[in-house]
Amino acid sequence: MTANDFSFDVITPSEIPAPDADSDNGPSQSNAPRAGELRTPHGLMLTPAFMPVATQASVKGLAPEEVRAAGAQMVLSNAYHLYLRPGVDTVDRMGGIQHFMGWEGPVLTDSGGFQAFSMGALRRMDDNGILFRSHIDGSEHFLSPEVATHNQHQIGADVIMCLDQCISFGATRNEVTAAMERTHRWAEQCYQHHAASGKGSQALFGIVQGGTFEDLRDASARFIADIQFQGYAIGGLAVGESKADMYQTTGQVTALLPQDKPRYLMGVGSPEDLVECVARGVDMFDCVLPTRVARNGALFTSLGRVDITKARYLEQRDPVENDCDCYTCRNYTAGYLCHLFRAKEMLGARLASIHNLRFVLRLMAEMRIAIVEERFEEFRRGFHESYVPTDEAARQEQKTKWLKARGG
RNA sequence: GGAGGGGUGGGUGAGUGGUUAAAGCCACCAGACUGUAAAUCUGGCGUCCGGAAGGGCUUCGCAGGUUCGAAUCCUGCCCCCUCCA
Repeated sequence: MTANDFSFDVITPSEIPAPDADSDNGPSQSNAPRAGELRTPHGLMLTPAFMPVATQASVKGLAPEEVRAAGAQMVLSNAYHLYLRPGVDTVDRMGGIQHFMGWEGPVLTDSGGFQAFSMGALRRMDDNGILFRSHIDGSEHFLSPEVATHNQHQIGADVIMCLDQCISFGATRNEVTAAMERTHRWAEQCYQHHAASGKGSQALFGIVQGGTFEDLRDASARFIADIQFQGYAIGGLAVGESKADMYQTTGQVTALLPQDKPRYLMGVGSPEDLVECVARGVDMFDCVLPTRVARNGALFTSLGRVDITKARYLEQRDPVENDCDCYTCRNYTAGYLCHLFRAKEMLGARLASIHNLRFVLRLMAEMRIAIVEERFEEFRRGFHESYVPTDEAARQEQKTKWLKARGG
């Protein structure tokens, strides 16, 4: 591998000590918010960054130029889905995923480990790997650390992920421990297979597991950080635990990860989570939430989520958000979007996806500027002052209602 | 004029004596969605009281009737559709 293929530079905060700096406290720890630059064979990504999800080599409903116009620099795809269809060798022969999907920029692939978690009924797992039953035709497929790495080599993503075992919230400590240890073994295998493969232009990231158990996360972060990956991910969060637990775990792990390597929080991406996890030193995110909820009519605004299908928007002549610079808000009224959703016109899902992607991507860009200008805390406060997550507002409203009814 | 078919909750449409406040679908209302088996899923949906459990009232074109009991059977009326003239 050459130094030009992949690199990550933290450009702020400037007080981060050089790797060789004297320290009698062991490695210096910091989980402060930071801005950086990630270079890949297919281009640059400024961090902190959000990567839209293109599971099947497509950000659902959107053309690459629309994803680009929304401000995305890198997208995430999925090795398991591409392995099943069209097949990793096909992607390879089609010129690699970037060329295949017409995305002129870096791509990261997930290994398929998450599918073992989310498609639980269709798989069996042991230390050797995961035996899947295809959701497409029922055929059986085996995914080992080596196969998962090989598949991602074939797909040709700029960043590839270790096979890991994600576990649901509510699992017992023993189950979480077992999944973590398996993830560690697989990380070593993925690393070795990758190192021996000659696919050095692709960067391999390790994944920390450990649920919400503090000591397990600690052990996992240290174990994974000891392997010379080119980036480090936090997996197994946003699977049902409280936000407080998620934030706590995220901050705990980032403090233990190398400062000169990118930190990637997998599967997180609600606006409030992005802000809180950037605050804890995360550099990269991916999440289906912005695009998925968009397809169901939920639009992010600076005040919180809006359900555009509500009758009250039928004749709203303003855009979804007046200050938004996205294609949707510059060209269409909220009333029109409301109509499109009620009429089940696919344009509605597309326009909403464009808006939500722009919202989170602009949020990331604004956070980056705030970090560089050393006013991140101020930005964070300002964000929370106006943005009210729907779920919390609704929960609060229900609680109030319930208490009222009970009292009366 | 003749022959036949039909009128069910916002729409569509099952249901032909009790298990029916009445299936399913649509519309509408509410909620969910975080490394995408998701343009998906869940709940509500006559009305009144209740936090709920539950209870009251009123419904199957209209009016009578038969029956312990009717959306379902009988009679009359009103309306709609198809075919023939």
